[in-house]
Amino acid sequence: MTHAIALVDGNNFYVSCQRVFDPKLEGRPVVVLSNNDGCVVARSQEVKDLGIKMGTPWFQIERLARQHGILALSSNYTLYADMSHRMMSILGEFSPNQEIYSIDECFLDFDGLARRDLTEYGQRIRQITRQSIGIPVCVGLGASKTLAKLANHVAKKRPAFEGVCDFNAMAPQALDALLNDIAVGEVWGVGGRIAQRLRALGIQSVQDLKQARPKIIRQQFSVVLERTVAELNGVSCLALEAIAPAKKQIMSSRSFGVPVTSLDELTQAVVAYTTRACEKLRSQNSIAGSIQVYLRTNPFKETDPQYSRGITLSLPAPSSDTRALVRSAIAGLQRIYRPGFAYQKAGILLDDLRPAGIRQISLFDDLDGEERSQRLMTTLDHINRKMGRDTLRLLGEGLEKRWKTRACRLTPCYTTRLAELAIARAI
DNA sequence: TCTGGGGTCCTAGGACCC
DNA sequence: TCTGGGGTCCTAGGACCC
Repeated sequence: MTHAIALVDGNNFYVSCQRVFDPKLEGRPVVVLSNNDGCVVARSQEVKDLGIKMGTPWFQIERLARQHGILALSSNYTLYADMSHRMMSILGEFSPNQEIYSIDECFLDFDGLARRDLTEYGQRIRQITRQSIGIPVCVGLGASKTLAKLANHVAKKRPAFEGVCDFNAMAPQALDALLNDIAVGEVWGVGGRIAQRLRALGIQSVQDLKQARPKIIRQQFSVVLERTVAELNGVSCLALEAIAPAKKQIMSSRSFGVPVTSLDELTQAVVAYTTRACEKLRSQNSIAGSIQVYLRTNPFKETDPQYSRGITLSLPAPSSDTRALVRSAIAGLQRIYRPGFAYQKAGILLDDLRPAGIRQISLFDDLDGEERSQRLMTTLDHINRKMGRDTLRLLGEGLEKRWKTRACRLTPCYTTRLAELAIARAI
C-alpha cells in the first residue's frame, strides 16, 4: 500500500509570526536578521521578489533596503518558539502521528486516512491554522518523507496548487513531467556540492535522479543519497519519529557584539554559554562526559591577525552540574587563550552525552555531594523557569556583559511576557 | 563599521589488536 | 624483489538541514 505522509510548514515563518502581532507589517517587505543582526534568515514574499537571497549579510543590502522600504527586525526566538508550540499542537490534531522536524515544519502520518480526499483535508489544515493562530501554511503529500518535502516545495512555488500538493493523487505521467521540471538541487538532502557533482554526471532534474541507478549513486556518493533515490521512487526509508530522540551533542556559541580581547571577558562569555548548554542538558535528563571549548577571531577581517583553536576536555566524572562543567570550560579556555587577538566568537560543545542515572560509580565518588548537586540544579532550574531565565546565575557570567550579542531591532515577547502583551484599542 | 547558531550522519584514515 | 588479513575504535572533516 502506498504511504501517505504530509509535510506542513509555515510560510516565511519568522516574518509571519511578527505579522500576527503587528499588522502594519502586512504587505510590506520585511526581513528577520540572525543573531547579532548579521544575516537575513527570513524574508517576506515581497523581499524574495526583490531577489534578496537567504543568508545575505544585512550590511550588503542596507542601501537597497532603504530604497525599497524594507523593514529589518532582530530575531525574537522567544516569540517564534512559543508560536511554534501553538502551531504544532494545532497541526497535531490532524493526525495521531506527528514528527516535529524543525521550528516551522512537521510531518504528519495520514496512513489511516487513506480513504479521505487528502487535498481537501490539506486545505482544511491551512484554513484552521490560519484562523487559529494567523500563520499561513502549505501542505505537501507523498509516499515518503522526501516526496512530501518535494510536494511541499511545489505547493509553495506553484500558485495553481493553492498551497496543497498531493503527489499520490497525480497520474504517474503527470508526476514524472512535473519532476522533470524541478532542478535536482531542490531535493531534500541534495545541497550545493552534491547538486554540482550530479549535474556533471548529467543528472539535472529530480526525475533524472529518481531514475538514476542506485548502485552507481552509492558508489559515487553515499548510502545517504542512495536512500534518497529510493525515497523518490516511493519507497519509504525514513521513518516518522514521533518521539524526538535525545540529542547527542549540545552546543552553545555566539558571535560577540564587539570584538573581545581580554581573558576576563572571554571567561564571562564561556560561563554564560556553558550555563545555557547545561540547562538544555538537564532538560533532556542527560549528563555529559566531555566538553569542548573554542574561540576564534573574525575570519572576514583578513587584515587582522587570525587565531582559531578548540580543545576537548574529559570531565573527571560525567555530570550535568553547571559548576562542574564551568570549571572544565574555564580550564580549557585558559589553555587555548592567546593574548593580542581580537576575538569574534567563542563557544562550547557538550559531548559524550548519556542518560542521567546510568553510569559507572567509582570507589572515590562522593555520592552525598552528588545528591546535593542534583537538588541544587533542580531548584535552580525551577526558579529560573518560574521567575524568568537568569534570575539565578553564576557571578562568573559578569554583570556588564559588553560582549553580548547585538539585537537593535528587537520586538516585544508578545506571548510570553506579561509586560509585553500586545495592546488592542477599539476606535 | 557590519558576515548566525545548532544540529545530524557518513566516510576516511590512523592506531591498535589478534 | 618479496612484506597478512581482518576487525574495532576514535577522530577529523565534509556535507547536509533549518
